[in-house]
Parts: sequence; C-alpha cells; structure tokens
Amino acid sequence: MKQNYNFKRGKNNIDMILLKILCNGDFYGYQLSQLIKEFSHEMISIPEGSLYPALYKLQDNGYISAEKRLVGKRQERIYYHIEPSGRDYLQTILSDYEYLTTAIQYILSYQYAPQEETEDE
Amino acid sequence: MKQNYNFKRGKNNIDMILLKILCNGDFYGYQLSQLIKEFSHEMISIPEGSLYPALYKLQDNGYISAEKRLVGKRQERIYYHIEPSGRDYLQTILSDYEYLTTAIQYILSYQYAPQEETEDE
DNA sequence: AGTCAACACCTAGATAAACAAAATATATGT
DNA sequence: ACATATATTTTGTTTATCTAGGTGTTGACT
Repeated sequence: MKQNYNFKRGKNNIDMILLKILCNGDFYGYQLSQLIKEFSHEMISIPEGSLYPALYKLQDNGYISAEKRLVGKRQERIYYHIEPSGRDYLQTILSDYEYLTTAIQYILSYQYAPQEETEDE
Repeated sequence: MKQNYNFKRGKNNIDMILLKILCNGDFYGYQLSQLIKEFSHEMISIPEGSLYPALYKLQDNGYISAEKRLVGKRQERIYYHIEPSGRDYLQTILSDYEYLTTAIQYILSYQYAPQEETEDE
C-alpha cells in the first residue's frame, strides 16, 4: 500500500480528462475544449493556454499521437489519438485521483471526539 | 451560476483540510500533521515544508489566529484557532471543491455516443 | 554521560501545473 | 466590409506544493 501520499500527486486533472475523452475516439484541440464543456454540463472549461500545452506534453511523453487531417477544403486540424501507454497512464492518474479523493473525504467527514474536555470558553 | 470554471480554483486542498480540522478545536502544527494522517486512515500526510507555510498564509489572511502556549514545563507550542472569516473561507473552498469534483465526475462517467460511424479499423 | 528517536518549528530554493493574454489565420454570415 | 466562430500557438506569470536542509527540546535507553 501507498504511504505518505502527497497532495502534489493526483493533480493532473487536465491530463486525466483529456485522456479519458480520447478513449472515445480521436479529436482535435478545439473540439476537446468543446467536449469538456459539454460533458461537464457547462460546469468547467479549459482555457487554451492550459489545453494546448497539456496536449503537447502528453505527446512528448508518447501518451498520445498527433495527425494532421484536412477536412474538406477546410484548414487542417490536428487530431490526437491515445496510445497504449496513454491508457496505462490514464489508469495511473485515475487511481491516484480516486485515492486522493477518498483520503480527503475521510478527513472532511471525520467527527472529532476529543479525549479530555477542559472548558475554557 | 458559475461559468467557465477553471481548474486553478478549488486547488487549496491543504487550506481546506487544515481549516476543517481546526473547526474541531485549537491545535498546533505538528499535531495537525498527525491528525491529518490519522483522519485519512494513514492515506496522506503533509510534509512540514507544506504545512507551516500554509498555516502562515492562513494567518496572514486573518483566517486563523496563533497563540503560544506552554504546556507544563514543555517547550512552547503554537496553537491555531479558526476565525469567523476562516469559516467563511472554508465554506467557499469546500463548495469550490465539491463543484469541481462534480464536474470531473460528469466527464469521467460520460458515455460518448458518436453521431456518425465511419469504420477505419 | 552519551546517544537516539520523537517532538516541534522554521526556511530557502526548486518544480511544475495552470492560467492570462496576446497573436495568427481561416471560414461564415450579414 | 466587418464581426463572429473556428483552430492553433506562444510568452510570461502565478502559485501551490515539495525537497531538503536547519534549529532546539524532551525523554528513554544504554
């Protein structure tokens, strides 16, 4: 079992969401940002300054691959495809996320029962 | 309602946990780190390099107050006490946290139904 | 008397995630 | 001609958290 789990881990929420959506098929950047809005019931959106650097980092790590496609005579779009190692990485950050969420939930729902009561108020 | 919620918000997990625990009474730094381990079933711990700066920041913002107490003839400990504004702040980051958790859960549990299927595999 | 572990606090510097705010360019509708 | 939506890029900034050290006290064991 894990010990001394830190808060820094389980922080790659954007990676997690992007990879999760890419499990459903290949999408391009702008499309991903739209899907995130849609899937979250318009609750969250990822600014471009977060989205694209995240995609480049995932690509650098080999978790996703990129392919330029010309749709009709339109400008080219860069479609991203999740690779097997990306699915592995997704599993890791998903379980990290659940782990941290569980731990925080324990703390938030804890009912503190003090041992000795010395009134001073 | 909130719109365009970002990931940067709802990230003050350490603040949230510290304030939550301080709702149960006054504690000192080292004690807080022990309680976090205990309450989380040993799942997480906060390193001192995260804990103390977080406490100082909360204090600077007036969310908590500090008081030195000598327990017996022991070395002094610095007890922290949550202030009303700290409780307000806790409510804010708690609802931010729940908001973000809900939105992520929507995305993670989304079943994508593509409009048009063109087989290419 | 010496040592060691647990207690209790402090801090400088590094890392890295996420963001804001720009810019570029195409396509579409009015 | 102009505005809006689409689509990508990049520079610089912020900030949360961590690493890795440091100081000093207390109490137990040898």
